Amino acid sequence: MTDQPEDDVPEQMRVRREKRDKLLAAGGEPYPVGFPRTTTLAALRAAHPDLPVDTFTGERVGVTGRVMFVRNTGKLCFATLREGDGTELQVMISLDKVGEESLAAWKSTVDMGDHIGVEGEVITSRRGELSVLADRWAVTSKALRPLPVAHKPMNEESRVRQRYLDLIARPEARDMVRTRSTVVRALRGSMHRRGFIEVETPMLHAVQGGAAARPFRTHINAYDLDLYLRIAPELFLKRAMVGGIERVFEINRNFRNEGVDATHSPEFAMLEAYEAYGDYNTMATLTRELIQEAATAVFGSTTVRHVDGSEHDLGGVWPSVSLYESVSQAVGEPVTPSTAVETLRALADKAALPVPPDLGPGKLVEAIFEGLCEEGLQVPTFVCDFPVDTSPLVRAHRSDPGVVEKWDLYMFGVELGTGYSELADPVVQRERLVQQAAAAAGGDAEAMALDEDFLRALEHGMPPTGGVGFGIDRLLRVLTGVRGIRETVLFPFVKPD
RNA sequence: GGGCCGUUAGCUCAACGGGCAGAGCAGCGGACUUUUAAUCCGUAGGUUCUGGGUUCGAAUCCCAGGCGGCCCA
Repeated sequence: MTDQPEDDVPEQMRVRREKRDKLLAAGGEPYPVGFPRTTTLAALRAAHPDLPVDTFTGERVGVTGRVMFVRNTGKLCFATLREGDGTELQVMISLDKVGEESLAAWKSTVDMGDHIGVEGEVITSRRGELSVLADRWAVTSKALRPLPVAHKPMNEESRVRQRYLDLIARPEARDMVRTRSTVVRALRGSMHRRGFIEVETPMLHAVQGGAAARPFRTHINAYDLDLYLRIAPELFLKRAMVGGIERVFEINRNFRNEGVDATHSPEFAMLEAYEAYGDYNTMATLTRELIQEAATAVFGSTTVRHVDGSEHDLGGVWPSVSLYESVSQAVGEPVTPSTAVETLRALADKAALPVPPDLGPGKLVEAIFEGLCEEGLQVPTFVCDFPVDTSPLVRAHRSDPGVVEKWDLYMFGVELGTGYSELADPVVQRERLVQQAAAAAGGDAEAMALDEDFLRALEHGMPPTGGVGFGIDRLLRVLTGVRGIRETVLFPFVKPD
């Protein structure tokens, strides 16, 4: 694609290369070091909101932008420039201002997609369009490839593979970049205001742990040792808790070597936080406030506006429901942590839920929940108190036997995050990880390994701790209502051609 | 992992049962000093995703593969 022979490129690229050559031959520069820009298109528009038709302001400016639209007539040419924030402004090149040679050069070298700079007077056209009437113009970056058609959406694959074109073509794509930045900035601000310290923990892990997921494998040459890309930062953040960083958080990438679809990305950004003397109730409040503050940063209030035009108020306190009660209601009979695995399997079969044959009771209950209850959770809802055997890092419930103090947050049918009262007892933690290691040895690729260094840290005493983690990409998805997770990621992983 | 659908000009898409591969935009040449998806006249542009096969003849039918989407697991 990059090294096609000169005579084998499509006509439009050949023509544009010839125009580049022409600029050079005429002593010009197709890629100059800069241009004397005196203002931005946005500032210019703001300064002249409603000039009357055919006004000559006398104000001289230098403006720059990408050519999005060209209308050349015999002696007067129009072009619409666009700068990075999407603001557009018209420039006009007229024979009596720039002369015959410059006008001819404009027509024969400037294409849609080029970056140009224009110096001239701020005027309005006879149609009332705010414009810069050029005394001088220059190409500031010659585009060697044509832009896609502005009025037809590119197909989804091209939009992801060539996001730079998507950003040029679709305002929604540009907005998403800014919305994401606003959300991440709001999350950081909210955490800092509450006294949390941001840290960065390792991406390269020698031991798999912190979540139930298949890892990516890699290798360090210096030690000739196989490593994993992290699936979660949890075990390192807890080490930080042991060390006395009592309010700690990290916003960073996790990598999970699993299916890729509209809701799952192999690398995804996550906020994870731990608070000493917090528990899963305080972390639920924190999570709700973080999301409400992020929504307010984007939309000005807790009312979020989706791309389909619908509005949803995320304000106020969010409901909590019990996992076992939700499942009991859905299947029409009581289900508890002591319900036999055979009964659970029968219930799953009755509901026509296809489940793998070797699931334990905890995973069965969660599978029934995901099959029957998950989609109904449109309003933000904390689903509380999970089975022990699927939550090896969570402490037992303070009063209900058989469950742990864990919630999953659901919103618009999406599982957004999870919060725990963290397991601090190193003896129980060792038992749980030994069970995990046994499951791993038995073929469970998602099971955690026994992390001796983590257990050693716990044995030095971690304070009572609440923890939370939620996906940034998914949060963007529920805030904006876009279809897939790839829409929220600037450059999502795509399979090479 | 399985099923279905898609893949054609720079972009978005046509091409009825196997018979010369087209349009719009973009491009090129020309006209036009007030255009806003400008208009008008003229014109060029193809490894029909790749590799096999069937056929006098394949974008089209068959087989294998690539990439993508949707559904299921």
